[in-house]
Amino acid sequence: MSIPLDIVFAALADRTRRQILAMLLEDDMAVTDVAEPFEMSLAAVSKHLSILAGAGLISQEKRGRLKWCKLEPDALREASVWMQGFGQFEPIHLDAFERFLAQELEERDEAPDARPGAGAGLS
Amino acid sequence: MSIPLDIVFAALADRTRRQILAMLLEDDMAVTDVAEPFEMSLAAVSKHLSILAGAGLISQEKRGRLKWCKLEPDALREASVWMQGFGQFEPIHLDAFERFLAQELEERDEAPDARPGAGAGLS
DNA sequence: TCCATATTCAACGGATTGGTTGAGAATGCC
DNA sequence: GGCATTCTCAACCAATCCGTTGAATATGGA
Repeated sequence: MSIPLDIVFAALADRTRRQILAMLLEDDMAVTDVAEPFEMSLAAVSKHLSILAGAGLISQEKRGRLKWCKLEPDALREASVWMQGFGQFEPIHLDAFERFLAQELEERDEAPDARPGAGAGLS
Repeated sequence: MSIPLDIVFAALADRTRRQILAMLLEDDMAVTDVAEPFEMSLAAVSKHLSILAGAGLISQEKRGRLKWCKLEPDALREASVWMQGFGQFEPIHLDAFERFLAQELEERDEAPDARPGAGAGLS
């Protein structure tokens, strides 16, 4: 699993989508209800939700004719952990970061982004 | 200060830029040296560095005819803290998150993004 | 002064993004 | 069946992004 960071960060780089995440934090919601406070079209919000789902930040489950959207904090937590590598240099974090660094440099010389088994944990 | 999250996350949503951050973690570097391991043009890397600087993730200081690039972990740490709001619901974090949530909802009905004094800390 | 080095600027091209609208496709209810 | 509701799909548009190239602008050293 583990969605590429490109996708996760791109999903977060839009205020509408961050607001949606904030709304879903309070409770699960159906698509129409998510769209209600926004001024854009329903289709636009539906696209935003697809992007969030594609990034693993939410999950969507169709029940009856409503599609319920649920916050999926794991992807966010993962990216957050990733980022902390840059802020906290206590020895205890260093080796995890070294692994990340090695992998990041390694990925540079590879086929574009698809890698099933390798790269445990970070990234 | 405090750069808008749109900018920070957009800056992070590119692997080349994340790799640059990883490189700068080891040491400060001049533009040409940053560009060396990449296959793209120097101008392209220079643009990436501008974007990182615009996001507050690095700073650039011109000394002699070299421009030194230095990691600026504060912006990253801020975004990281922001994100953790979604992962950790222990009571101890809740009120910080409530503040974030209030501000995020508040910003929705405002002039596009410019806000000098208000919004302490988070965001 | 002349030249090499370091970096950015400007104009371009193609891909992607964030929005629109209008037409579908499921589903629930009478 | 017929109809309203919920949601997505498809085509489009303007703006932005990521890269290119070639020229311009410092700066340092001979």
